[in-house]
Amino acid sequence: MIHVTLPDGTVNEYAVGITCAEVITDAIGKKHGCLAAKVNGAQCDLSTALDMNCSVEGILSESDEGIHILRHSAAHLLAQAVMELYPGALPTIGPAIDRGFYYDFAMDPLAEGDLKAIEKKMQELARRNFTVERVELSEGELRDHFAHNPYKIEIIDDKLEDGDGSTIYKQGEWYDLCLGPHVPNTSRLMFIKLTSVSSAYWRGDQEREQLVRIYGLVEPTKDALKATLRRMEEAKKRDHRKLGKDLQLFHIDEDVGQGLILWTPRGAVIRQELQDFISSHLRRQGYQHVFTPHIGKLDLYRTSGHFPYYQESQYPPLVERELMKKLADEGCTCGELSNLMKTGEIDGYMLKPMNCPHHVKIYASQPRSYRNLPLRLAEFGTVYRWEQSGEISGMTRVRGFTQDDAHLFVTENQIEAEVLGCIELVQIIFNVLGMTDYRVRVGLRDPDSTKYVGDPSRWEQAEHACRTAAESLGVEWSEEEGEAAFYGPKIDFVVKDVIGREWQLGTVQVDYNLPERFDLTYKGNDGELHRPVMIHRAPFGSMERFCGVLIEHFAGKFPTWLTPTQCHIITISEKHKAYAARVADELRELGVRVEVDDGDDTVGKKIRTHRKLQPAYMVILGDGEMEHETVSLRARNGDQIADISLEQFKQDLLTEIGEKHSQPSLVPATE
RNA sequence: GCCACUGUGGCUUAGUUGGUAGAGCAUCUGAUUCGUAAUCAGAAGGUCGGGAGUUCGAAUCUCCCCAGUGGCUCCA
Repeated sequence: MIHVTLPDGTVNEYAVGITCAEVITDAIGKKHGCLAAKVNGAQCDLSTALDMNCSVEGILSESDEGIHILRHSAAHLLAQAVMELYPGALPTIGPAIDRGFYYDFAMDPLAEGDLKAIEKKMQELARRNFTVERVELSEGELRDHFAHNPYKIEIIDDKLEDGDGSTIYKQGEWYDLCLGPHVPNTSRLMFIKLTSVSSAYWRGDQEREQLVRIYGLVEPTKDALKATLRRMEEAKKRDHRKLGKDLQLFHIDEDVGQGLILWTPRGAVIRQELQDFISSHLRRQGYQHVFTPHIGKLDLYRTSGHFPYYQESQYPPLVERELMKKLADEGCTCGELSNLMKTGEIDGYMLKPMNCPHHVKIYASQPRSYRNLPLRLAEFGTVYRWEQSGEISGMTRVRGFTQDDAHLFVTENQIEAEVLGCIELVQIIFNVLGMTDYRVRVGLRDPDSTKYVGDPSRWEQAEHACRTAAESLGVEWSEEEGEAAFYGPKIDFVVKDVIGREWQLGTVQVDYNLPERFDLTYKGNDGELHRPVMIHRAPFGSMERFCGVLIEHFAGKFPTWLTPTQCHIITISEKHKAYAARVADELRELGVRVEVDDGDDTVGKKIRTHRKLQPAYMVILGDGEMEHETVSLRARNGDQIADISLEQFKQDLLTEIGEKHSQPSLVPATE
């Protein structure tokens, strides 16, 4: 007999060999709804037999672990369905992911339209209610089972120690190499939806085979699936690419170029407000603004190491006119030109991929003493990178972008305080914008690798500084070994867009490399020359990406201080034109962004029109308002307040803008 | 860059088996002067993403580009 401890603490006695399913049924009844179980905290199938004293706990489909198992099992079902419909396909891997599951197949490309048939087949297989069975096999047996599938064999080669066996999961005729656990039978997988088909490289390696990847969703109930699909529809509506167009925030023109953002007047307001806001905090923190040009000599980037090592991600260099002409006359080919540049035989200019070399040169432009440090140079610097065409997307992945960049030149023992300062800035701004849903990655070195510059004890110190800083934020953060840049550890801020894709925004990076490459020095209090350390930091990454994320964060409903037009004045009839002009003037005098509609549409029509641009307030002016020098306000949600005095409104509005309230709040909510 | 899909006036879109484009909104012109999500009437606006080809004839079929969408790799 064995003793089994249940989650509520009770201990039951059972015969050896009893399964998890039986234990759970015994404890809470037949309709327990569990998908799998945990024995001593480790996940396993419901069919797992128990042979010693242990604790047992059921995993419900509603839990994070449960939904993960459901997704993983749905991936198997997908593979089973694809194999029935396309017998020549080879299944490779099919994991659960954050938002569902996918499975990669080596097969002829599928079209989106093929998904319906596969989905139908999956539902049919689910209904047939196959038992999902775990089978342990020896290495030899595994190799026999998957002899026809080189991908599975590769996994066996990589993941298994010589001589070790592993498990497969069978449902009907179909089986897959897998550790599990899985749902007990396929009837749990009725509520699925295949969402897209795309391609992926085997093991994410561009050099290797291209596979067909099918993405899908699964939920435990029909309602949950419906709700998820509805949520996805809702999310689409706040996509910054759609809102950017509706709200006239930015424009991308194919005649200008892929991934090049044109900030239209309304979007430019948002960017300018953000930059002003950031700048005010930079001044407070002792930063100094600088301006540097968009290009620099190739040699500069040879010294910094950007050229030719990152050549793939840069625009090709610009060559001086005379030189270009001479080379062309000599019959020089593009390939030869490129080689001459690489070897340094000829010079040219590069569109800057980063701001640091220019800032380094400002540092080096005069002798520095320890008394000058930390030197903090800030610039909203526009940089250009050659992103792969398939990667470019809206404002979040572009080829020209403006970083809220700064470089701090510090002494060794100033690192920690300065990194903390950078973090503080991020925190302030995220708080004001109400962005709480971000995570922090601390990239540390891989102690076994030799690719890093700088000596280990200094790394130790810098990594400690990064950890301390991340800790101080009070949000989710993770240490990621091997994710440091070769030149120093870093802290990255990551947010999700409405589709659930993660984007890196800000970054703080400690750098021992550039000061070395540019031979930067400062004179210490010992009279000797010392090497400063650099900190690169762009708390928001780029204005483009940050605004893109922000549009989605606010769903286009920006707080009053940020929204492109704060008040839209709407007249009831022609009689009120003059009063409208006066109100508009008085507000503009205070720096408020105002738009006036005194046209001859009906009031309803005007409201409908202006609603689309999401001003903080619509100011309605008619007889009553004109007579009493008041205004009536309409909020975005349709709530209204009538006849508040113009003076009062001006005052309240200025307070709301000045204090950067999170949302317009001058119209009290009517239930 | 690779795979799949998409591309019709500023926006949203109709266009059946190939017979040289329809609509709504926006715009402009009149009329209307109106109290909180579309007042009425009229006009103008498209080489159907670009180029080449098949055909008597192409928005519709073929090929090549360009751009967008969803992914793969990297990154702000």
